[in-house]
Amino acid sequence: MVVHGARGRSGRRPTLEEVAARAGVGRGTVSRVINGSPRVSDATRAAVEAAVAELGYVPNTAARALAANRTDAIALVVPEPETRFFAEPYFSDMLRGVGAALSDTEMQLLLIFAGSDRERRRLAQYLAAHRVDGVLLVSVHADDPLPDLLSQLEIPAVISGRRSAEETLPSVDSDNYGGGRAAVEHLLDRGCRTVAHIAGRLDVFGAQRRIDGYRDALRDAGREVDEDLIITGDFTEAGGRRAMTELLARRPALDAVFAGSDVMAAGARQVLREVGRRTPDDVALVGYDDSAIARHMDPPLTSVRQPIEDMGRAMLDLLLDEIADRRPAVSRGLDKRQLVLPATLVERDSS
Amino acid sequence: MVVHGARGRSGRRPTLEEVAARAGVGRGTVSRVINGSPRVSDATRAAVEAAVAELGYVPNTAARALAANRTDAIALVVPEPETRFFAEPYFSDMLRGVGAALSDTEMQLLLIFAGSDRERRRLAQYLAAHRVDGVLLVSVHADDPLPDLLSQLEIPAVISGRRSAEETLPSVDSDNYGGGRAAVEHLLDRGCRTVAHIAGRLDVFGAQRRIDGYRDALRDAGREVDEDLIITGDFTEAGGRRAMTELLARRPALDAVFAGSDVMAAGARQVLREVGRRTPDDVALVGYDDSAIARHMDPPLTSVRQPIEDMGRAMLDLLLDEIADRRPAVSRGLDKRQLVLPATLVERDSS
DNA sequence: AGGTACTGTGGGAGCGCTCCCACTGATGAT
DNA sequence: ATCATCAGTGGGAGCGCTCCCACAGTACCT
Repeated sequence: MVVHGARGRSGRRPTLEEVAARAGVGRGTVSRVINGSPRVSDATRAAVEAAVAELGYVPNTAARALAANRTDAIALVVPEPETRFFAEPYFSDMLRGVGAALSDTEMQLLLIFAGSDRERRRLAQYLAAHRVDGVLLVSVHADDPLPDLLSQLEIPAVISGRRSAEETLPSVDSDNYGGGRAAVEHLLDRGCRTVAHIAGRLDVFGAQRRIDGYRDALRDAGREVDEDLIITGDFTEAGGRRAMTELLARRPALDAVFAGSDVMAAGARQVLREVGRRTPDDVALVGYDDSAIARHMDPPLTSVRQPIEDMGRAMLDLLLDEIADRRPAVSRGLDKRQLVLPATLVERDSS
Repeated sequence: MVVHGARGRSGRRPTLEEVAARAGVGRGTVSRVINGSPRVSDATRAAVEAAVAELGYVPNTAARALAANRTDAIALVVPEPETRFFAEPYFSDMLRGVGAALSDTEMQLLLIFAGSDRERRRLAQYLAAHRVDGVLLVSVHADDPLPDLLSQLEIPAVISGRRSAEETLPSVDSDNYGGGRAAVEHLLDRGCRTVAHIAGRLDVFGAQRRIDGYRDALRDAGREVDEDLIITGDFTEAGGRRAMTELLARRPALDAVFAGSDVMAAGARQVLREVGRRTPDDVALVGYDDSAIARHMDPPLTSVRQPIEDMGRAMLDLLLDEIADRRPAVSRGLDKRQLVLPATLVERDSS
């Protein structure tokens, strides 16, 4: 049983009206001060602020949300099971970036997992209730229905990565093309002659762009691209092993491998060791993600670093913009809504 | 074709009033149906439910929160920097338990970090605004001001662990006494003669209880407790190393060590290896927490497991109770508000 | 002098819901 | 027959805020 008004005994929280009375001004004026409107004289502002301090006034968020039709909250939606969230540094870096950018605002961040079907239904319900002003969507797969649901509900959203070159939603991506290119150029600089590539899943746009970078780096160096040197893995260690084995069978003389993820590089490294090829002397190796694995491999793995934390920060900024000038999405140009941040090579001993 | 949610391009969401009109009933009746009140006839209920479905009605949470003076949200407060949150499996297990219990309810969970002073101030502000109906407080230190702030604001709260034997707040703890006891009994069963204990920080109540368990297990087995065999570490690896070194100096003949955490056990193991003592043949070792470290040590570490996930679930249940019968806290007995869950020994090869 | 443009301010009119009281008509007790 | 009782219902009165219109006052033009 909920006892309505049981708050009678202890100090009831002061309302706007009471602050107004105390400061000898109108309700509207107090509201203006609270919300930082410039249209208030300094004297009045000071009086109101004094009253707020004396009464210990704290705005009632529910009332504000109802009247202003906003919630001052955004959601970070992780369409993965919690396990992956804790396992991969990607998410904690992202969260740190978003959190940092958020601390300058009054916004509240909600973390929502939507790994299972059940959780996804709950999320849909949640979004339909418009309980957040905007959504940050990380780790979206090409065929995820979530982005469409969001545009249908007209909820501002920003995604990390792009689903394709024609991404319609505001997004923040890292320069996968440039990253792939840098990795290969580095290997060529080191004097490698035959550079193979273990690519990630092709339904991930970033993986495709890394392949493009690989191809162009070779071409621009005057090499021909040997398609047999490109094998698709699936971002797993086992996939990396399989790919490496196959590569060695196809081109035994290869002397460098650029893997589309550190985890796949780790798999490849195992196979190389097993067949007695040294790293980097016989086969140089470069990974992608600059994850903890890279630092702990033997030898430490050269890898391409994405500025995840900066990406998180950028995503939040984009989202806040999006929320601020909320208007028919079609009326806006796409120019500044797609951000691409640079990826950088971190050189270690594997190359 | 059923148009789910007949709201057009306008995007306006249907209100209670509109549902009432559609169903040909009053506002109050719809509210009763939505909130599952039993005082509605079956026929009326069906009519309302049909109208809700046709219009795609979703309650406006802000309006509800304002009128009912509740938020339907609770916070999981982590008084630690985010880094620790991601590093320690404790938190992810806890989160999983809470999340599981939560999915049966309409409640929303907020994850709040309060590691830095700045974040703590923000949190205080947040709590003062009563933006949550209750708080789950994990990893509280003995001198943390947060619990007091919560009772002052009359916000229902449950903490994990207890600050002392006289804990006043509702809490869920694991049986640290029993866990410590089980560890030592196990070592004695294995035939160990001289069992040492590396204790955790003494301002953590659970660490004290583990010492009590250690003492009683020895006494009950007819052994005398040698106080020189108890050394306080600080839950860190370095602390474990220091403690082990000191123990070997004091009692070179010891043949078993019960460490108050896996991390300290890892430190102890390093020292033992360095001085050429084998595990478990020369010195048997038991840790606490059953963390990932335990499984990955060489040899795998016997450790005491706390049912963290269950504890999370229990904490949520307690909190929901607390919120439900919100009334002067003094009027309630403490009987069922302090829960202690069993800890179990997981035997591996280190003992 | 009148006109125009601002700045600063007060307060009415909601936002969409829950709570609660008043009311109806049926049922049972006397 | 009369009076309680009670399940079922409708709708008024807010909850505490924001939005916006109205308006006083001041300043600066003609």
